[in-house]
Amino acid sequence: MKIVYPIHKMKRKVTLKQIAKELDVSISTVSKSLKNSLEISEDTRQKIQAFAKLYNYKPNNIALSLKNRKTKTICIIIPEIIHHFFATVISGVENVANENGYNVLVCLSDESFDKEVINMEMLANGSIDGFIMSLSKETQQKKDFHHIVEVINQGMPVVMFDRVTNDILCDKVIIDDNLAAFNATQFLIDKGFRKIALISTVDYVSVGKLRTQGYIKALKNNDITVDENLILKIEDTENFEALIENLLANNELDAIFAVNEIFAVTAIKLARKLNIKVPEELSIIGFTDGIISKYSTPSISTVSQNGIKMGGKAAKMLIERLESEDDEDEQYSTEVIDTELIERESTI
Amino acid sequence: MKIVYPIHKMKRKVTLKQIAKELDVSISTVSKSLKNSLEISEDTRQKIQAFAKLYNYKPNNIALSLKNRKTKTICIIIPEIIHHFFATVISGVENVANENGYNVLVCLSDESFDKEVINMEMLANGSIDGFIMSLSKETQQKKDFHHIVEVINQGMPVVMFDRVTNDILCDKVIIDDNLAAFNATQFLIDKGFRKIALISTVDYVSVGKLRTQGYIKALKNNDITVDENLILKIEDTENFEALIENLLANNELDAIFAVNEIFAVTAIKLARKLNIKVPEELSIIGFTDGIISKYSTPSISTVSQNGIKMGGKAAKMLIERLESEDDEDEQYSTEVIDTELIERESTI
DNA sequence: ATGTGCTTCGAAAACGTTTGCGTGTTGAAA
DNA sequence: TTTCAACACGCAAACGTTTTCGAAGCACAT
Repeated sequence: MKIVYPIHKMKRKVTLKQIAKELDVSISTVSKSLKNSLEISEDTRQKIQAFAKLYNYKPNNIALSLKNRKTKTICIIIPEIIHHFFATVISGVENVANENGYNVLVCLSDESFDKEVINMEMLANGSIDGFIMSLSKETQQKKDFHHIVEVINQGMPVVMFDRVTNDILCDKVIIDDNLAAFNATQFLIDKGFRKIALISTVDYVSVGKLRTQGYIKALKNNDITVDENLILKIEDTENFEALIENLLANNELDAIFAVNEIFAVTAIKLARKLNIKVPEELSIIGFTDGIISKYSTPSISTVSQNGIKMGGKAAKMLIERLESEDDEDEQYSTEVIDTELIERESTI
Repeated sequence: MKIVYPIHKMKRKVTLKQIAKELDVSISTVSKSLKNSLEISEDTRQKIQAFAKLYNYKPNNIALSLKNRKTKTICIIIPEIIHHFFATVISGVENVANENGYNVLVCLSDESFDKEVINMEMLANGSIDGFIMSLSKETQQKKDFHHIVEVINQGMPVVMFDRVTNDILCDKVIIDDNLAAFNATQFLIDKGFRKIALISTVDYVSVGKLRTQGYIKALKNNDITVDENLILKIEDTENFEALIENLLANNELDAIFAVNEIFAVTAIKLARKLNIKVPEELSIIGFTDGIISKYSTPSISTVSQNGIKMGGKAAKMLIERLESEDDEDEQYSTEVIDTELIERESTI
């Protein structure tokens, strides 16, 4: 094992003060020189700049943050990072944040209300300039948003995405879950299917509820009676495989609309187990264009929810608000990101 | 749309100075009172604490960071966040970071050397206390690590994980890629297979190279001649499907060892296309226990690489180094995280 | 009257910047 | 020789903390 780089003796970061002392000038002279201020003579400027370059001077970000009262850091709070969708959102946020010179602090609420609160209170004290967040399940269930309100009232901008709430006034970026579900269901109906099941989440998850509404609306629009037996509302913690297997075994379904990838791919797997051919005998549509949908066999038709776009838009909105001089324009807006129905192999 | 929370008039964050002025005492008295210093009389202490609570005083983190010369923030730099493995690592880092009162800044290098350098230089100026990182492909290819060396020489600890290099002396946490690949290959050999293909990445990706070595070693150990035609080294950018299809069509393979999930699942998909039954006619083992392996049909046997554990360990090492008083113990260590062969449906 | 000790508080430095303003030194114009 | 820009630089405040040290006030013993 060869060591290419020997350990030099540590040279700690050099400060303005040290440069000033070394060159026997004042701190302000150094600072101004490095900013190419005309106040300072050509000579000293060059001398100081050369010295600073030699010692690889870089201004201390924390000191700058304190002085400017802005950190150039935004925080994104998400329920879980291992969900592909949230990972793509982070990716989108990172992109536009970096383009604008911002860094991104990532906090995971783990679907827990308390962690969400702690994170926000912790960071709202100068650490960051603003929040981008998607509500945890528990928060949506409790409907307790005081921590968010407090932060907003302190003058710190918040942008919510995906899992949002009407109870809070702020910028938001969402997809039209209701419409997307409606379209997906209508797509299945147009294929001639009438016995269409829904695999959804419990209602307190905002997007689950909205997607359920879209599904029902599409059925009603086409005079198909809504059969409660065909609607599964699944809690994350439970063993949902049995529920889905029951659904498949006890009903001669034409199609399934699942509100996420996991439910969709599980449905496919169980259909195979029950010798139901997908898509020949059963069509399946999922939600969220994740990695599973793409690589599953058959690959899964799905409602694509562009996380990168969503994150990018959220970051853009936040940064614009941060950098708008007159912060008194309390015109909050809600951006709707387009969804798209991607047809793959799981539908006829 | 009902608005539950009216917009109160903004009450900006209150500072020690404001409290001091309001109560007509000095700043230091306020500070000490809030820290329950015995220097201050019971009376004033209570009065000040009550006032501070009323106005919801919280110390400004940036000011504290400046004073203490530590930010309680660590940065993790990864090539891509949409890779499930890296997402799980972040998750692990977050866990132990939070437990220890640290926040996590996430930076994406996008496999680009330049972005890696920019990120590090940007943040090494006081913004954070230390780095956890996995090298970008480009960095591994160029073998240029000056940015990392510089940071380390400034006295900022760095912990590398997964994609590491021997050219840098620092704490590391890895899996034994060579051994894991050896074991996976041996597992296939033990099943009686002899015609075993390898789908790997190009050699400059450190883990790809190591896994290839493990594969070869296992073959040689069992007196199986290494057939270069059975070894695919794939660049990320190219269209690898054709390559894999060729491999399958032109060789009567017994088994495949793929160094990641995507390659494994693609192999399965193409085998199905060519009417090769998995696992009856062809066994497949992947690497990285991601979401694809679990939900694919057939589900994929794989070498599990515990990202959460890896991230947790890396964070632990970093924080311990940060908080060890005597920072002169230059004893760097390399932790090896256990891997595990998870048998699923893609192997007989 | 002086010294000692305790309680209670404030001044100031420090962390590393930026920047408005003051000041001292030039040189040239009056 | 005086006067006054123009130039070059330093002082000090400010951002919000923490903490050391000194000081004021008072009670008590000498």
